[in-house]
Amino acid sequence: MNSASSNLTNNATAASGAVSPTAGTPATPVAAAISTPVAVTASSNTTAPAAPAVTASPTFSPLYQQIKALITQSLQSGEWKPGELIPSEVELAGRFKVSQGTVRKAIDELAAENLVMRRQGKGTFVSTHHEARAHFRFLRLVPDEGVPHYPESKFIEVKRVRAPADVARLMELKSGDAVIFIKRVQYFDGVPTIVEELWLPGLIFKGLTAERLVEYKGPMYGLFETEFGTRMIRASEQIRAVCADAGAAQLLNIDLGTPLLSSERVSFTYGDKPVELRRGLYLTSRHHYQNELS
Amino acid sequence: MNSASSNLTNNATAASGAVSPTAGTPATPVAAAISTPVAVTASSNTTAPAAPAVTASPTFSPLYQQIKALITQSLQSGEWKPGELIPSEVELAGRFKVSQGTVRKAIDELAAENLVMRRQGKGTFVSTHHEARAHFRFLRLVPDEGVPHYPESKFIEVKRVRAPADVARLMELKSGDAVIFIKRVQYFDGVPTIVEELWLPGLIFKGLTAERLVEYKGPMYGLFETEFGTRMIRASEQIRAVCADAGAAQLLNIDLGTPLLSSERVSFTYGDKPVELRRGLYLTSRHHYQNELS
DNA sequence: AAGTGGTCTAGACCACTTT
DNA sequence: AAGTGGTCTAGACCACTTC
Repeated sequence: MNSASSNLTNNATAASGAVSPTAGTPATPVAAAISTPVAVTASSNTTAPAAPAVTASPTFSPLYQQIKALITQSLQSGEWKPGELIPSEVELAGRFKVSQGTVRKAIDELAAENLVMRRQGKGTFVSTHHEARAHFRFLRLVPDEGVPHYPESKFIEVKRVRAPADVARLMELKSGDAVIFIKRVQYFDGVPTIVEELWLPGLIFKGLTAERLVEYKGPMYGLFETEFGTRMIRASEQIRAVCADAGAAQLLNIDLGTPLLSSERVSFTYGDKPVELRRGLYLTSRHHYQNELS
Repeated sequence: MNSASSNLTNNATAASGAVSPTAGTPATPVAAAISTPVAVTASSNTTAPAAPAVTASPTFSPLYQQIKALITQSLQSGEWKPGELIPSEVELAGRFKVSQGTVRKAIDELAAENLVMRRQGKGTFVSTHHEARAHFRFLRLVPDEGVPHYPESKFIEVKRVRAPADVARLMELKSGDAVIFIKRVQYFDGVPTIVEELWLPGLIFKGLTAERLVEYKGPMYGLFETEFGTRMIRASEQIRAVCADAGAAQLLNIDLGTPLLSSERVSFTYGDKPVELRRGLYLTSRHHYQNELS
């Protein structure tokens, strides 16, 4: 072993002889001065080379991926909170005993995944849902005319229930686990446009009441982030066309049978852990779902 | 001026003194040995700093962006065709008189935009729609159960018409310009699921006939790419829920009024030039539109 | 063994923001 | 002036593919 707790695996002694001009001592990188010395798992490298690899390195993981994982852990643990400045590249490089370029590559990927935001001259900030920019990240419904703006919410129902089988399966809970159920209608310019049902794990969102939801101004994900320490970082959505049933028709003030977009969305936090199931019905007579393909 | 035609603007003589260990002569980079000496416009940098910039550099564009633009031009001009290998990073670096790292960063962005594909040990290839991987890039409709596979096509109508006003506007043509109109139905496992109308600029797709469409096996974008030299690289889609009208109901063998997903998609080729308008109706009783949000 | 892309380093300078 | 991220370079070695 190296000095103290060497958590970073410098695969096959890579880049040890890379120091050419200066005669510095290329000490093997160590994960020093970090509070949580969690082992680098080297997982999720590409897809699934689970079988005993053919060549030398069975579980190769580039240094910058290990750094990325360490930074992600600090984000997850709340060492750096949403909206806050994280240490500079130079400081992180020193802390992890790697070059600034390696830290940069790690942060580049985190920025591409919207976990952090870089601002030249200022630093790198932890992303937050308390920003105009973030408000429409998961809501792709935009008005046919005019500029997008955030809808008003009216809560219909908030209660603790036991997870039905289908909900439990999608949220990776056990059937019957405690979940919080929320039903609301959202209005654009006073026009009811979205009716939405949410399920949240009861364990994480203990203490979430109708009152707190009504009090809170701004996007729900902001409340989740600030009050419950749970940040949604990714979502998977399935969309269908359906007809309005009696309930939706009444809430949206439309005729029975009006075509609606049906969205079933599972949101994930760090570690690909599902923490929200959201089923929405969108009225698309004056709005549309916007998607950019590339 | 420098040697011959110096097209690359090395802003503010950047990185001239960056050569530290070796005493090489840091000749200002030039776009040498490239067949089409098109001027680097430094456009599309970010959004639109059209106003006379406040600070020193009015139209700052990093070197790697200029390299990226040059490579894109070679892709657009057909110097390197879809599926082909492009020159290695080392060779491009020599050709453009920049370091390999700069070329790498340019290609990294092109790979992120799916214009090229990198394969370690082999090289960098021009992307093509003739690949299983590319077939579902613009078609997000996947079966509720089972693995995705490409649908069969049945063409209903193919004709040359004059562009209606709305079509012309979306395709940036003049109203009345010649366009090719295509109507088809697509079947998954024999079940009619998509009815789709396409408009293509008549000028580009001259000679596209029903016969060639029927003959051609594989995705239409493959045909466009190979036979008409037009590659779709990006698309913008608007989705709504609608009810099946008589025409759609008959073609999809469903009841009148069945809810359908309506998709209006504009596809773009190099230079953000719109080259296709596609209006589709998707039956979502056994399929759904899948979207990953981040 | 040679060639390709992928990783890593060290150092320089630029653009931007704040002090 | 100092600090941050952004660009650029040069060189080394690794992983992968092909010869």
